Amino acid sequence: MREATECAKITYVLRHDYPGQMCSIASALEVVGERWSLLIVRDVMNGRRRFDSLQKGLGIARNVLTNRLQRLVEENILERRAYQESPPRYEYFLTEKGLDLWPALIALLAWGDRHSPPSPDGPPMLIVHKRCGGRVDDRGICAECGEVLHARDARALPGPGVEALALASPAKAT
Amino acid sequence: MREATECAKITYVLRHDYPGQMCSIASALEVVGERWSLLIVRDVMNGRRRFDSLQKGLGIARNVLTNRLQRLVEENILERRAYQESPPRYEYFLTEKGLDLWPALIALLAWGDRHSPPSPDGPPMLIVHKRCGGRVDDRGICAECGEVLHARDARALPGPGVEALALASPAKAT
DNA sequence: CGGGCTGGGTTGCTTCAAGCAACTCTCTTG
DNA sequence: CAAGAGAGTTGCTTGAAGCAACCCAGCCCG
Repeated sequence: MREATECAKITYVLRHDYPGQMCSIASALEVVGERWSLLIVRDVMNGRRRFDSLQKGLGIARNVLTNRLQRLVEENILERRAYQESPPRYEYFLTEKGLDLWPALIALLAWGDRHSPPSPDGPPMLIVHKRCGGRVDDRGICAECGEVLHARDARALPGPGVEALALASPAKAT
Repeated sequence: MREATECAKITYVLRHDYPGQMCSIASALEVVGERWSLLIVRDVMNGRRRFDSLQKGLGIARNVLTNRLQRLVEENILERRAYQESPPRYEYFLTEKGLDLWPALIALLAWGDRHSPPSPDGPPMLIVHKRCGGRVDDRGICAECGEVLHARDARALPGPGVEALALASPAKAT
């Protein structure tokens, strides 16, 4: 599927997306631009690996989640591994391709923080450099040490926004 | 709309999106995660400012384009300006908020280039630093001079991939 | 040893969004 | 005076998402 020589005809091979676009943004969105896909990737990046946990965390419909996970696995963004047999149970892990989405997620996160913050008390999620604890900016660069980071170098922490909300509605403790 | 104090209830104010997510990635995707939105922003960034031009360039349905443009204007990502009256004709420009999406677009572009290139001959679109002509990497940093760039510092050029395709199907000259 | 829980789905139905084609309205141009 | 550009609008059809219910295998608990 998706052979190099077929690239002029690729548009109708793709399922339901941006036909005729000769741009890698469009190609990227064909794969991860579907509703929920990037949020699933984000959650898996933050350590949610199992179907139920993803479903509950996202509030996504189960059939849609099934769908997205399959697609992300097909696209080699996630990998599905059994962590036990009988009954078979699975976890989803990010591949390198999936981890490479990190800069895009960080950029979106930073944009959301700046322009449509879900909480007025500050960002609900902080990304910090594991090694030095510095905050990560919109380019995925550590504000402390200046290093250009990758997915594995950083970690997400709950930020001030989320604490304020937890106080406002303490019912929803995880 | 979207008052600070209402933020715990914001989820059902939003039209059709990711309920209950306390994360700015979700907030960002509520606004620009809809089908076509980011591609419209990209096209406007590249100088396509008019309805027809966007419609033809993207191959999007006209009613959907109307819809998206309205939403993007409401969200203060685009600005609609008349460039003549009688008959009234409009152009769409990016606001600062819209321009700030640049790093996210660049990250997606780089990801697409690396992992699902629409052309085997190289990237179909090159982003270069206006001032020094250097290529821009996945973080929006100039590979030549090392500067951290913003939307206005860079320009898109057709890359090697697009030339190869133009040769393959020369019918579609713009 | 029966009942409920956990985990990972599938099925069926309904609603909402996207795609498509045709139409409108006002100039402008040939 | 007909055709075309520009910016949409309308109506109909398909396709995706949401929701609730169901399934099945093991395990856990009284």
